[in-house]
Amino acid sequence: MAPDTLRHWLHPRDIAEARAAQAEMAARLVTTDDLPPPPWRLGGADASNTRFDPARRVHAAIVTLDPAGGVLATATESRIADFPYIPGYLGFREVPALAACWGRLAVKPDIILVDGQGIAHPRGLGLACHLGLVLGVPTIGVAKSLLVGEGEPGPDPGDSAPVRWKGAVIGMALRTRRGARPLYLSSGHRVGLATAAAIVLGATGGRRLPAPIRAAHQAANAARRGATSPP
DNA sequence: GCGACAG
DNA sequence: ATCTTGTCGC
Repeated sequence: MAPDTLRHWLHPRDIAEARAAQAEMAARLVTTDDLPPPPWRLGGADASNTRFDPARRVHAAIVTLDPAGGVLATATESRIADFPYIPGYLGFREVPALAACWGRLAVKPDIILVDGQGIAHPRGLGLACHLGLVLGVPTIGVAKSLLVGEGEPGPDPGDSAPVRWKGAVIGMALRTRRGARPLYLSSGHRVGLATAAAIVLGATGGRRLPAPIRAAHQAANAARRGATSPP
C-alpha cells in the first residue's frame, strides 16, 4: 500500500477521516481462511492503560507462543496515543503502538489473537481487523464483552451461540470455562469463524482467556509497571 | 433527543 | 482499561 494510505489508516485527524479509513479497510478485509498449514505459532496482542490518564499513554504488547504454549518472543511499546478512546475507533488508538511491537518481534506468529472485536463492530472493522490489515497478518477478534449484537451460549465449555446483529451472524459467543462469562469471537483478517473458534478453544487450557491473550496482557501490564515517566 | 458504548 | 488480596466456592 502507498505510504500515505498507511498514514490514513493509522493517524486520521478526526472522526470523519477515521470512518473513511475504516470503510477503505473494510473493503480489503478477508473473512475466510487464508492461512498457512498448521501447526501454527499463535500470537497475542493487547494494550494496557494507566488509571487517571485513560486516554493518553498506551502500553502495547505482542507475544509469540510455540504450538506447546511456550513464549518464543515478546515485544512491547509504550507511547502517548494520538487518538483518544472512542467506542468503535479503538484501532486508531492501539494499532500504531501494536505495529511498532510487530516490527521488533523477533519471532513472528502465524495468527494473532487480538483482545477486542473483529468484524463484530458497527462498521465491520474492529481492532482485530484493523491490526490484521495494517500488518497483513491473519487475526482473530477475542473480546470479553460485546460492542454490538447479542448471543448467549450454554453453560458448558465449548458451548457456543451465534452473535447476531441486524439480522446477520457477525460472530460467536463461546463458553470457554464453566461459571465464567463467555468470550465473543469474530473474524479479524484471513481467518473464518469456525477456524477461529477451534483455535481459541484449543488455546484455552482450562482458563477463560486463551494463553496468547493472557501472555500479551501480562506483557502489557509489565511494560506499564516498568515504564519511566508519569505512571 | 436518549441511551449504549470493545479497550 | 484501571482501583486490589485475600477469600469464598466448586
